[in-house]
Amino acid sequence: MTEDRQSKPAAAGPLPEINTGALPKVIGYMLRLSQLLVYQAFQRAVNDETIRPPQFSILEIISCNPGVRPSDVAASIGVSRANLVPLLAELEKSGFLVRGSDRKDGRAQALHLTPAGEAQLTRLHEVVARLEDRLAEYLGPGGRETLLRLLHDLNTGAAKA
Amino acid sequence: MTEDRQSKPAAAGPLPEINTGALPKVIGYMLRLSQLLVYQAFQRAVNDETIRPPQFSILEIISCNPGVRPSDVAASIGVSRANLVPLLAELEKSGFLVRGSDRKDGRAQALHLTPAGEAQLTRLHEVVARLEDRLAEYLGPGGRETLLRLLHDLNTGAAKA
DNA sequence: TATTGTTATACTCTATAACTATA
DNA sequence: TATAGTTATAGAGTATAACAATA
Repeated sequence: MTEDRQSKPAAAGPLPEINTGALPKVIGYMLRLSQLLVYQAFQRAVNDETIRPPQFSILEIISCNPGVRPSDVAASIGVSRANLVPLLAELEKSGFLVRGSDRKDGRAQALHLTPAGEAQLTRLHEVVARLEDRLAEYLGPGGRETLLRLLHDLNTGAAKA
Repeated sequence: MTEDRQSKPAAAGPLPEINTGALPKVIGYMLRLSQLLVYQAFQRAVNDETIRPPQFSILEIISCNPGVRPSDVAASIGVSRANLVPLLAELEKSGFLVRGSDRKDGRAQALHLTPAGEAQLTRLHEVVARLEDRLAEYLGPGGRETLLRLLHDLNTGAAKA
């Protein structure tokens, strides 16, 4: 048995000996490193392989918009309608949501969370709140609010372009 | 021919009619939307399918660290050694880099950019600079610097945890 | 004609284990 | 025994085209 526990999960982050040149000044590069680390932290905190960030987002959006259509959920989280299908199917199979039918539009579905889905979402809110508080410690006083505002401005600006 | 140019490329961004609940206050959610938009903007600006953000990062790191080893490149951009292999092979095939051998370590390779690689990198620097300037407009005065500092603090903090 | 949910497909990305050759 | 580069593979994510039902 050679084991060889190599090929680490891409822990990311410039090594001290390596000169990353202009990359630390490139917004896209820094966004990628940050997202990688935050996603990994989310997975460790949630401790459930089947609940990844998109699943959390989907549950939140359905909870806040009872009867919402899959199309609008997809647009809200930046996933195509086609790729949302297996995600919804998995959440339905887990018993977290049900698909009703839209009275006004025979083509559309009306999504609702089950009590189990709401309970899962409540748990996720607690886990995420603790994680975000820990991240906020790294950002200094007011850092979290500033970061969220800047990302919001970036999103609304870039979306129009 | 039905065409049906649907399934938009996941343009992302909460629709005005949809309530995204607590998501706009979740750092990971906002990071994902931002990264999605910035990556798409990068692709449009570069206008070359074969040059994606990781390719740009790899060229930059080799240029700033002549003779660097693939292992260190992989760690710097948050990609596993195994997954770096096809990326390097593609860049080598495009004539942008060469793989020499490390004098001090027979196992390692020493990566160097070719003149064509340096030229491509110079072009990419110009494209990225224009893109970043446009993004900076959305962020307000000092916004870019603040965003980069916050992302840096987030990365260094989360990397230790 | 256009849209909603869906299927199918392809390609990228990511993760993991294991091999070889060097150390 | 440990590391560097590689191979292979499986899974997730993403992009695109097309279809049936409905509007």
